[in-house]
Amino acid sequence: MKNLIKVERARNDMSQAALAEKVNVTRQTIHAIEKGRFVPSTALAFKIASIFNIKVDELFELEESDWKAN
Amino acid sequence: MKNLIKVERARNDMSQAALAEKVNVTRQTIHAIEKGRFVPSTALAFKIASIFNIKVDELFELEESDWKAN
DNA sequence: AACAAATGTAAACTATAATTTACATATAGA
DNA sequence: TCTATATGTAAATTATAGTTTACATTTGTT
Repeated sequence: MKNLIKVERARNDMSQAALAEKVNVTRQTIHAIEKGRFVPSTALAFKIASIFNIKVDELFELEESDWKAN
Repeated sequence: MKNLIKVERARNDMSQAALAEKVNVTRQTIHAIEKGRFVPSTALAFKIASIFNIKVDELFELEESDWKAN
């Protein structure tokens, strides 16, 4: 999955640490998600989207590869 | 988190097993999600929404309790 | 140069999503 | 009644999300 968290942070001039605090996760969690090390849980995805006042569908995007068998 | 998977299945006349097969998970996974035993991953949430041709934001809803510290 | 703030990285650990197998119950149709 | 289909449930296991601690690198500022 792709996400636009880094872009939205830039748009809102918000650091990884500031975003992390707002959604109650660690700074490393935000970093790992931005780097694509893993995809956040649905609850966390919704929380992050709400901080930026956008929809989850605007923040994340499914990719072809997500449909392939694991 | 709340979800409307059962409602959308009914609207589309689709069994748990049929939905499970479309998104490549087991029938028990769909069942557990509908029963609220756990919240699906973001990737799975997007796949399910796409099967019903709706947005993730229309299929899931954050609740107050999701913001409380775990 | 020196300092602070932001970001990058990694390893070990904990919590939870998802699988697998197996069985129980409910319901509709032949 | 017998059978097929859909749903409910549970225990044990595997995969991955998220934490914690600790340190390195980058970037802007004085």
